[in-house]
Amino acid sequence: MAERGRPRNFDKDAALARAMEVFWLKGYEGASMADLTSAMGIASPSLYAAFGSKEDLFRKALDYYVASEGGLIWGAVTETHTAHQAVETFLMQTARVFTRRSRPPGCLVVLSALHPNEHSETVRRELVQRRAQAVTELRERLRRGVERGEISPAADLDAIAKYYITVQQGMSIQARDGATRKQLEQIAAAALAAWGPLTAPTPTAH
Amino acid sequence: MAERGRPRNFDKDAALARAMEVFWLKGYEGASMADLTSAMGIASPSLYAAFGSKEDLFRKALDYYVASEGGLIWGAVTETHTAHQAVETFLMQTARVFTRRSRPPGCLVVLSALHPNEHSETVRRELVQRRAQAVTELRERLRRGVERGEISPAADLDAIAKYYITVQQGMSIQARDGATRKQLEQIAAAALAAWGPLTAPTPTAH
DNA sequence: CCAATTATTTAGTGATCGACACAGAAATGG
DNA sequence: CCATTTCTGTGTCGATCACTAAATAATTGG
Repeated sequence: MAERGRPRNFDKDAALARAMEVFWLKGYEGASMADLTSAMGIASPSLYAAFGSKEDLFRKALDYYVASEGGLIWGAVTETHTAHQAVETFLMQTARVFTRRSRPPGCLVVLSALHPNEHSETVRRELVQRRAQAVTELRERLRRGVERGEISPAADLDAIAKYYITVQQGMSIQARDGATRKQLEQIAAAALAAWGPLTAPTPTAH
Repeated sequence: MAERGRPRNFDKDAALARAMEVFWLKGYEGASMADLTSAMGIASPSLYAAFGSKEDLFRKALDYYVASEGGLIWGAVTETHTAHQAVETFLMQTARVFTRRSRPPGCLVVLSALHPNEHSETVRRELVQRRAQAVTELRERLRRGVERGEISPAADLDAIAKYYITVQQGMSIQARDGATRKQLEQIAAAALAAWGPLTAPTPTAH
């Protein structure tokens, strides 16, 4: 049973992947419909018929990004045994994923819409929420480290999670500025040097 | 001796300060001429006569920002005695300056132009350069810490400087997402927890 | 074959972008 | 007073923005 009517003559998933790359590179506002249709190889009426609107397309591209690119980082994190390994993997995978050739540097979730704007405010809020979700996921991973006796119960898990997410977000800027994978790994290693003091029974020495 | 011709009807410095706030909040591309003229209280021909073009205006606003807002951070840093105090002051002043009421959150230098774009490419490159300059300045401050015997000669000063600048850049994102001053200070404190391991004679334990 | 349905193509829509032409207003120099 | 200079207000330029109406093409159901 094929669909009724004229069949679409482009691959919807492939077009979405192209759109994701354009948003990733240029940001939500910075990606024009001309940029998108050109990269996707279709005319704008086809885009609107298939995806709804620019904002709808972005949200689908965002889901696609979180599933594919985000999965590369968080998938590896879930395979770790200790909380320390989880954070180390999180930052090292970040260094790798943020610096792949022929992929835009940095993170789409972090970079796509940082400024308040009438036309992109709902998109911006969605991204703020996704960034907060990353903190929650990392904090949950740390909590299991406390249960295993790996992290001091006195440790401020929310602060630690926010700290490492903040480092990752800074790495997006660094990647955009042309940092190499090795440089990002050095930054990650420096951030990991705080692990001992942060998770030890006596958390911070003033 | 007053100037020849009709005198300017507005305060140029005050208008520049308004323009800086608009660019700071909305970014370079996101700040429209309508936004700027409205905030500056002048019509566009007056803006072009006084400042040249949108890009010229941005560069003047950028200089103004670095001198005023940047001075709040780096001025305090230069008054410190130890390298550790310098980095601590750098991050704590950042937490304060990024979260002042009725000022846009985060840093203009970090947030204004992150995406490549035909119309803003020269501005973007200027900002990349300024961010690299921050690394250089911090690294230079660390170097004096080595001379004082405060930091191990084996420490990788460039990596340490890049690390703390990266944390500050991540704090710009966090500030944009609504982080409070206290939350940014907790992030700063967590980042400072790495200081001991990073600067001790045995820098990183693998 | 025909009707119904869906997609693509062509050619635009009004709105907004940064920038400016032009004329009038407000000052100085003589 | 007049000429010169500089700034301001009105209006608008061509380009680009996201988006779409209308006609045509390609498929299925009967």
